[in-house]
Amino acid sequence: MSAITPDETVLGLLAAQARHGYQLLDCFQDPRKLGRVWKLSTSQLYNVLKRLEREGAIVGCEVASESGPPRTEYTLSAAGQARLSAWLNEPNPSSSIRRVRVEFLSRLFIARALALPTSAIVHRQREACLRERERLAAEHSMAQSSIESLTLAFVVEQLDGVLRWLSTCETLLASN
Amino acid sequence: MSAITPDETVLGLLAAQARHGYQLLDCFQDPRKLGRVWKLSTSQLYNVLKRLEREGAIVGCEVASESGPPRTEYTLSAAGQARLSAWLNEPNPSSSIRRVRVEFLSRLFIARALALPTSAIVHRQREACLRERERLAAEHSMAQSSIESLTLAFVVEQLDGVLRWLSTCETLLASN
DNA sequence: GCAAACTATTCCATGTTAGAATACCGGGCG
DNA sequence: CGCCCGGTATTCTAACATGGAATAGTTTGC
Repeated sequence: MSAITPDETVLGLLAAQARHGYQLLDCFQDPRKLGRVWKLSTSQLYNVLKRLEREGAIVGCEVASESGPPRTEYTLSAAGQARLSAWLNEPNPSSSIRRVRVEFLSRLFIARALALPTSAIVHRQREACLRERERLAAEHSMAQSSIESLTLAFVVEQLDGVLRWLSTCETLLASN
Repeated sequence: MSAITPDETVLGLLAAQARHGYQLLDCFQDPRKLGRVWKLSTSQLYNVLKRLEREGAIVGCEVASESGPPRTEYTLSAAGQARLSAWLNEPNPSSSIRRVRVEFLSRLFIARALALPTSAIVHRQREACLRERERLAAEHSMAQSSIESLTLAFVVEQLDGVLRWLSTCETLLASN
């Protein structure tokens, strides 16, 4: 699991409610939902569904619709449930800037959609970012060229921003 | 030119000095050079060279080596020169976080390698980031859901970090 | 009853990617 | 002298991602 894919996020959406591709696509395009977080094309989303089904995390079932063409409605399997909760409880989330922006926000969104507590998720993310910040600050102090130094300073600065932002997350989620 | 590729950076390296693929690869892997900025595999780099040659920006010339297999040494064409300087003087550089981290740092590295002034480059990047920050802050104030609001707050926070970091860039480059 | 718009999914050509495979050379070693 | 090894330099391959067009069914407006 190296690349950054919406797979687990799809599992989360399906855990909240069985859906078909087109509905999921809407979640990923509506800016009030995940549209600001992910930017998925049609084929990408249907690719994810195909992959998840192949891996046995979800089960598709062709259903006739009263209004429109037939659709394939997907449901979580037990394996999918397990994978989803492993993802939500990830002890050491990635602290790459992009991943925080995408994965962490997705986790938060899914946890809230499932009415699960979010404080542990935020806390683990904060810890991971703090560790990474320290690691990079140490590397920064040993940089051997100005470009290396500037690059590391950039990432440290970004992580400081993330940490500050995580604080506002905590505040907002506490006052809910 | 939508995706984020090292094409222009390669042009810059070749402008400083004619090189073959393996040497370029070294620049992109040595952490004291561009190794912290880009993470390129062999085939990626050779793909870039093939593309640039197909587009007429560079010219390859097979050379026998005294120590090792023959190599293809690349030189900038006039078109390549033009493209490079358009890239260096880009009036409205992207302010996506990832692009700043990668493209802007590459511009800086190349400008310094070519002994060109850097202050205009930094200034244009700062202006672009400021504009984008204001645009996103305005969108943030109109967010219609908590996830949308958090996402926009994240990016605004990151851009604030970028702006602070650009200041330290200016200081460091001035004291040179 | 026909066109247009919406719902839903698949297909296709192109490009990207990691990593294996190839190939060439000089030097050390038995 | 023959051979293998490690560094140099590039190409190949198979798998996967991507955007956008194509398909196809259904309702709605006129």
